[in-house]
Amino acid sequence: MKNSVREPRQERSIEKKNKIIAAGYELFSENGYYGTNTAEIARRAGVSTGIVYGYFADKRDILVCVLEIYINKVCEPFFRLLDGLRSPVDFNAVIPEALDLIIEMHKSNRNMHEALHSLSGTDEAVRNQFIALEDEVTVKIAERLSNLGVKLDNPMEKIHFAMDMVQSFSHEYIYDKHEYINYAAMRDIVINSLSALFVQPK
Amino acid sequence: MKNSVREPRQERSIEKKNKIIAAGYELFSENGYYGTNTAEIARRAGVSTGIVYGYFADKRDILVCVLEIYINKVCEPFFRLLDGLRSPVDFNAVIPEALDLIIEMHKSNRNMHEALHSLSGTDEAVRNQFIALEDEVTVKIAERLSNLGVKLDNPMEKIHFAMDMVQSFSHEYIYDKHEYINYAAMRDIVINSLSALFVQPK
Amino acid sequence: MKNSVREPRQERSIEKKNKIIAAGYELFSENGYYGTNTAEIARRAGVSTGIVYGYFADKRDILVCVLEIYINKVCEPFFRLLDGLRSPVDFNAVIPEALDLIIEMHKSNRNMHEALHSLSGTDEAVRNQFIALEDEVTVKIAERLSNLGVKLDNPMEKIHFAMDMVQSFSHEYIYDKHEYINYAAMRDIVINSLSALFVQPK
Amino acid sequence: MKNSVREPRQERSIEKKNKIIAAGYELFSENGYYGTNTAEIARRAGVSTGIVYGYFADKRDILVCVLEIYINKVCEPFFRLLDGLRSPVDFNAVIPEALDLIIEMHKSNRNMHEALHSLSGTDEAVRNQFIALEDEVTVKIAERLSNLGVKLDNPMEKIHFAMDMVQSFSHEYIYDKHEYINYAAMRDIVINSLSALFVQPK
DNA sequence: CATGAATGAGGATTCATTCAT
DNA sequence: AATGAATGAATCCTCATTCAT
Repeated sequence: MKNSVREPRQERSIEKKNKIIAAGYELFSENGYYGTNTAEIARRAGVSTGIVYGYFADKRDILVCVLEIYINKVCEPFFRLLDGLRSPVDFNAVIPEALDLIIEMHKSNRNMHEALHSLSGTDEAVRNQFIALEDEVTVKIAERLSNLGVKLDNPMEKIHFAMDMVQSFSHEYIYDKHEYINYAAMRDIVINSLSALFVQPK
Repeated sequence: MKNSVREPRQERSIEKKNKIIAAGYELFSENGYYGTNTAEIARRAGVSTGIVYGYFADKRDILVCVLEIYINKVCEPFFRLLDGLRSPVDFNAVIPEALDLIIEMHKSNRNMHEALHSLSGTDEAVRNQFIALEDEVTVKIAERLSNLGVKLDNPMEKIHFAMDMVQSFSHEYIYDKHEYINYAAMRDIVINSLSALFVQPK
Repeated sequence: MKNSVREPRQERSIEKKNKIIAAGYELFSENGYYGTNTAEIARRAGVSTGIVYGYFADKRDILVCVLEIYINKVCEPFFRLLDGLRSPVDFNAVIPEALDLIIEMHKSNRNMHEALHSLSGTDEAVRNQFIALEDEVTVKIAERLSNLGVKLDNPMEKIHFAMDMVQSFSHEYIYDKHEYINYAAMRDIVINSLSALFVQPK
Repeated sequence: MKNSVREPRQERSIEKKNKIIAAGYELFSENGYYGTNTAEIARRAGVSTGIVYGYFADKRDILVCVLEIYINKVCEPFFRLLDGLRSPVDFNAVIPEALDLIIEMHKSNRNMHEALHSLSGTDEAVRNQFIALEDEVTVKIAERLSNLGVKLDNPMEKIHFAMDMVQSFSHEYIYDKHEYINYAAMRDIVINSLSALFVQPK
């Protein structure tokens, strides 16, 4: 049996592990997974190459940890919004608010989101982490709405697809790739589509 | 001075180049860009490693060509559908048809789509190609609808966002990652959302 | 200035040093010298990696100490047998007894013997230790036989070669590598050869 | 499937493979397996590090090939001696001849023999190769003697043990480790022991 | 004395690219 | 135009050893 990865208990160690994660985050974001080497991560973190393998099993493990940390960080504001909802839910107010929140989240973690997506194509573990995140968010929203008395046909499907819409639009909005697109107008269209999913016509 | 990449004129050369592209397509799809090496591509194409560099500047160039070819191949059925539309457009019939068509397209090129997406995160050229494709499709749809007498507010935005929806759903449908999702029900939801974008309420 | 290796005087220290030697013995036996790392030795010994260098100059030094201890341990039964001999020596009884004893010794230290042999090829110090051991045993046997009144031509040469025979056979017997060999029959052959060396024909 | 190891057909390639094997032989002999690195082997062979992996699967594979080549080379003179035997076999002449031959063989491949022995302790493949060699030699001798009309009880056991004796003595003789040993006298003792195995007393 | 985190040189292996034939 | 052998820089990871606490 080989050395297992150190699970740091002491303050200084945790700090060091976090430094490596932060360095990994930055570099994976800047140059992608394959464009980053472990020596670079170590240097940026201000540690030796060896100690990186004291905290992480291998390079991929750094990525997985980076993702875990940043996914949580990124989702937290949205979960707080969910928790703040009171019955009856005013979708016309909440939807734009949620949309803007998520755009903001993506904006501030733009590159990481890319790296994540990029890796989930080839790495089983990363993909599973990504799927687990989606599941968690979907279930959380469904429960919350249910608790708030919102009755929907096919709630899981609607929520999931709504998330897809939001993701897509965030992406479009952030990268702002197409000059012929009026993103403000697009935002209204998205909000309408989302509303149509959740707001029952009288 | 560096030879520029050979632009093959002769039959045999073109055929060889196509073989390399086909091999590249297969292998990038199966193992991703970084999981594929040029020797493997050459072997699968039945050519020598050296000659690969007679047709392509470098490994990335193979990818770019692979994408070009396959993107066109993948879009062709959809463009044919567009061309077949006659006025007045029956969106209630066309939207499901188009949706299924695109799902089919993605399904049969599932891995390539992944590879493309994966690379577009880190590779400028790939990303630009991807954007150009989106532009082309968007413009084509907009022109076609306009010619068919369909009047829309913010057509570019709606079309673009519709494409996002379709992409998202195709993705969901093909990867079938979440067991709690009823994809048939989701499909109906998507069709409704799409219809709402294009069909004017009376 | 470099601290020389600590020569532990206190009980606890000696105990700790022995634990390290014991761990080293086990691990070198199981995985060989190059398949064992110092961290593993320390862990198995229940001490910190650092303190290993308080007791030993380096990894090789652990091996040397391991060998010293275990060589003595391994030879002790044979030396007792020697001490128990009484004049006149009944070689026909003693030779099989000694042979079986040595086989048993090798059997219970099989892997260590391998490690030792393995290292003696590349490590000067280990080789010298090995040679010194052979010398010691040879001389001891020669003296003992002389004291018991056994007169031999070329005693050193005979004793040494007898030891080689015994070693070879032990090796064969323990590893039991060749299915076509009847080791019981071989044992008789060995005993005959040994007897011929020491028993004078009338 | 990854590139398999190149099996060179062309003159130049075979020559290069042999150069690597020769370099490996030298370096493994000089510094042992773990004291030799692949870059060094490549340098001594006058090739690049990369091409080493074109001819060999990994470092261990170099060793295995080195052993194969040198074992054959080393055994060839002895096999020729065997082939030259004519009935009736004059063991009193043949045994010293064979002994001296084998000593010579070991002498000229002294270090390699060490490396081989050293590795056979920890490496399964090397050990198996070693065992296979012993089997081959034993069987060859047994067949030859049988064909020459030599009848022996337990021939396999005697032959095998005789080989052990010869090996042991060669070892002793070559390394000449013990100053108190008269190796000429020892040689006579060995020859006597061997004769006793094969020559039937009248 | 003791700890175990930290160091960083070293080493096996890969692979995009070149080049002699 | 074509081959495929050859290159060698680059990379991940290990581990003997040191050192701050």
